[in-house]
Amino acid sequence: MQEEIQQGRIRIKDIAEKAGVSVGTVDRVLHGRPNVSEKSRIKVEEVLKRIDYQPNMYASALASNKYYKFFCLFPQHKPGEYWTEVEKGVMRAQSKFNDFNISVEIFYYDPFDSQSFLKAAEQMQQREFDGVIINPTKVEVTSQFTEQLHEKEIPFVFIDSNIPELHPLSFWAQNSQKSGYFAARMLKLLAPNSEVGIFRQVVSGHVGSNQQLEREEGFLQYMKEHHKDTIIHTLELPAKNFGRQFDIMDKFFAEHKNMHCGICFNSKVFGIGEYLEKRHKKDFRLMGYDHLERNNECLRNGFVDFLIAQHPWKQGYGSVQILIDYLILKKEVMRYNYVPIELLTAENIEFYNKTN
Amino acid sequence: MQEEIQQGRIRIKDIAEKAGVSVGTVDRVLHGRPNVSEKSRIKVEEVLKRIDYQPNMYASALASNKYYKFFCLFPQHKPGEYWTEVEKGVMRAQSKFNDFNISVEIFYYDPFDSQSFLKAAEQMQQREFDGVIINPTKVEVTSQFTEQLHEKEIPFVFIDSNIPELHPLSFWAQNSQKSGYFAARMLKLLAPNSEVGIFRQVVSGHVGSNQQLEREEGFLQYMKEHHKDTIIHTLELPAKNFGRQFDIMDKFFAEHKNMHCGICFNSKVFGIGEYLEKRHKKDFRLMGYDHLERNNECLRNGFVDFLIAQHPWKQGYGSVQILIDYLILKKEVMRYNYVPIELLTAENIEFYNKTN
DNA sequence: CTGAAAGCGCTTACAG
DNA sequence: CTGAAAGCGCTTACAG
Repeated sequence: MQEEIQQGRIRIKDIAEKAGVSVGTVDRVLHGRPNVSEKSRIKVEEVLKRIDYQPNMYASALASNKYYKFFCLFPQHKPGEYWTEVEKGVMRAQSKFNDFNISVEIFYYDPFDSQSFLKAAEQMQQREFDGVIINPTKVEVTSQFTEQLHEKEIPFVFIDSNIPELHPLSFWAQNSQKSGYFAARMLKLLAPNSEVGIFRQVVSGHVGSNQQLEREEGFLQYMKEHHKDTIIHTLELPAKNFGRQFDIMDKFFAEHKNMHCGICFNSKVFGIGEYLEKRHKKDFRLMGYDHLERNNECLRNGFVDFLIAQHPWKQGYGSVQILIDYLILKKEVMRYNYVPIELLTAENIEFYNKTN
Repeated sequence: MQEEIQQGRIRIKDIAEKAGVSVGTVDRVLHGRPNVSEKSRIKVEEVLKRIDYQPNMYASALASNKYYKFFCLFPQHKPGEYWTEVEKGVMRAQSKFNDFNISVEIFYYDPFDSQSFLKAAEQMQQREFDGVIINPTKVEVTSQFTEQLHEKEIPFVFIDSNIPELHPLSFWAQNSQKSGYFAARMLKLLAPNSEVGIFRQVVSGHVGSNQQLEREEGFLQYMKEHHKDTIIHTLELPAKNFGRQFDIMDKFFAEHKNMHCGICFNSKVFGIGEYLEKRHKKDFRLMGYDHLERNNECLRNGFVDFLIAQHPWKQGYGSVQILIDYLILKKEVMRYNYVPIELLTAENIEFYNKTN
């Protein structure tokens, strides 16, 4: 087909004709720009009321000929780790929306050094930018940056976790508490009568991330509600060499002979899985988080039973999209964006859509 | 920021200058149109080799001023049933890509009357269209339509299930066999030592859809591989009044006292769940398919334990996107698009993303 | 306050 | 075979 018909689509020109004004005036009314007489405004608004005008956003972007710069502030990480996928999502969005003349630049901070976050924020502020995607660190630290952003009226999106009281434009994350709750249900199915081990990743003595804490909280709540009598043991493992201290783990397992299942509330579960494999320990049901190559390998080998995915790619892509919708397309944006709590097993993992 | 900088973006005009020809000639080379001298072609190609030209597809769509019509051929259904979500995805894509001047129109066939499929196909062929999204019925029937499409070189996408030998441009579906396999693993977790009931939906004596058959096949394969001794009972229930024949079900349950779990390989599991609720039968673990309001209700009440989702919205949206990518954006399209095999439980269902 | 004109990057008749 | 010109729907100086 592909005819030259305008298929009933309404253009600014049509509105202008109906209202008896020029396209310039219609444009001014449409965008609330100044210099329109009351009379003209009313004429145009009358027409707009009668018709369903859908602006052609691409024509608009083309004509306005603007250039948008987005910054990201993410934790430092090694290739192949969780944040790699977030970045892939961000970069995909950049190229997908390339025709809107956007570009994205990523800054990093050291998650174990709060000064580092502010230093990176400082650097960003030397430059001009139109929006930011932030993985928040502690509230007190994060707020110092976000307050400045609010002052400058630069929108920001939180990613991976949320701090509602800092009023981001929006956020993309998983509900950690509910995720832990769900995890508990699943672990109970795997090993209904067993004592439970929790493998914590700690940095200088305490759990580093809010996510880990909240997931554990949800997990314990499920146990309290449904399995009060389940005995739970906790092992704290330092972040460095996580899962490599076989002696500590040997001791932990030796001390708890009735513990046949466990969970690790972060993406490093492969550390435990690989330990189990080395020890040929097949009588232990293990759960963890995130679709990472080393985790998937454990899943396929049967040394991890379930993983919970949290769609990092989608979080990255979605965050860029939020900024575009808000700044360029002037659309309402969703303030809360939760990714699904998705169970991955050896049987379904091949169909997990990383990129959606 | 929003400067007027052209941020290094290469335009046709730039290529034309570098090659010493006009933009018209560059356009001809870029699209393999006729009327370019060997000499000009080479000059342009030289330039193209050196640079990474990314055409602005929106400018292109705007200028070409074409109109595309897509048809869908879906089974008839009632509001709120599975296909409603597919349609929502399709309609969302239509409005999202409105600026490309596309429109979508849905035709229906009666899935229990194969003549009906061809009649609808006939109707479509009276009109002009640029692409089709088809939910295939039996091969012999579907092929009659798709052969004509191949002749006319009109691309078509299969949705919900695939028939590879008819060579669709692409398809969107869940892998039914693997999905059944996964379901078996999950059902075994719910009730490790129980006999199993399969609730089939039959139309005049046999299972209507390929999907049901393939899921059951995958399910049985898992049982064969991992739980040879599990006893399986099958109950055939007519499609009309599915799950309403309480007497038949009473008899089935009475006959199999050791059957404490079961599965229904289609979206009508609420029929069984609601029966269990009426009978206050809490000692039966039930699984089924699809995120439908009545199924979700059963899940929340505990009369269905697990649902498997198959992202109908995404299938609909994705199918339209495939046609756009192929016809308008001239991109490579994925030939195989499997949706994830996603487990829904009372604990995670609120985060299931219908629209992604 | 208003409209005509130029331009965004691309495509498409059209004249030569 | 080639280039200049007009146009897609919109925005933005600019002249009045």
